[in-house]
Amino acid sequence: MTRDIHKELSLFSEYLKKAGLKITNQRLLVAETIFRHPSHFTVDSLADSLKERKGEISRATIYRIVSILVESGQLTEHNFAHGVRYYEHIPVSEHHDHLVCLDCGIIDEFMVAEIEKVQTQIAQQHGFVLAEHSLNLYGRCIQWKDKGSCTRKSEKESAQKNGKG
Amino acid sequence: MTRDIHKELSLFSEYLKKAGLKITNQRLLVAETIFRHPSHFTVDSLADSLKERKGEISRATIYRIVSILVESGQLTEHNFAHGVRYYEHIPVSEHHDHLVCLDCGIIDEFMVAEIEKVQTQIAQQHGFVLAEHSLNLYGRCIQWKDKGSCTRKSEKESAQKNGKG
DNA sequence: TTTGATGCAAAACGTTTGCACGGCA
DNA sequence: TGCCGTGCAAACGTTTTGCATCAAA
Repeated sequence: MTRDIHKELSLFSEYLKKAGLKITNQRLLVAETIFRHPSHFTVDSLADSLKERKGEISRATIYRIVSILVESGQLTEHNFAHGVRYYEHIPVSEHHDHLVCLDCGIIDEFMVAEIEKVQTQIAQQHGFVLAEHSLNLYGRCIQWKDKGSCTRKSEKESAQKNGKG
Repeated sequence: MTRDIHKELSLFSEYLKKAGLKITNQRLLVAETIFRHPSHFTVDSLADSLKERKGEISRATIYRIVSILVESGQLTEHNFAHGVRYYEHIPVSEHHDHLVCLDCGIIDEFMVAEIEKVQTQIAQQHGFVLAEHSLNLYGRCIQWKDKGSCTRKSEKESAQKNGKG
């Protein structure tokens, strides 16, 4: 696990070097935090994680570093909803799609080879060269199904209250 | 075609009545313009269409009316990218997915029953009650494939320049 | 008449950018 | 040392909102 993080970090360092960019503490700290981070995050939640750890890094810098990581291919951008951008660290560049709970916001993952194959065919039929895709399923998760509401929902709401002024 | 628009408009009027909302000129004009509008649009492009026609309606009001239409189920919201929200009028509530050209921005549509079926199964397997989904394929369209660039791209860019001040 | 809709302008939101300072190479 | 990266604060573009006015019921 820790070994993977080192691997990812050195991949990032290599990318920086090749691109003629400097290796700074901020870049390494942001990258490391992302590589340790449970998959889906926003710049906002990332900034919080960084605050809890050691150095506090300015939003502007975080935005800049995150976009480098997207360019380096180690981070994927998601548009689950309007307003906030979600990011996801994909270590082995292993593709998958998402299930989002409309009640508590939890994000689950899945992968179906069949769908992937059909997508390529469709693109071809429509004269498109497929670059990427996003498939998001929105619904209510098992907690909601079982209890009529999600315990995670209240966590989410109080987190939002604390997060914003 | 015109008959369909009337049908949609009376559906909207009925919704307004049932919801205890008033039937105003602005609401009817916005709805009518949307129902005539070629499927995918933004509030910005909608405002332009309204300017060209008769009454100019304030952005605030357009936003408010558009969100009523989303609630009434006659309009679908899309998150193709960050920044702007796209909307789409779906007359017969016939679902389809989207192909977006990364070069010129053209939006194409498709529907595959097979994928729809698999999605429901996946949601069930993950303990989700499926509410809706979005499947977007991003790539390069046939124009780009044939000529190395899209003629639509320059149209899009000049439209953006004219649109913004 | 009463209540809700509208338009304006200002605020809010996430994100980007200009500029002076500081740190990597 | 030179140049790029950082942090701050201000700008940005889309969307929302408070409030006074106006119009549907």
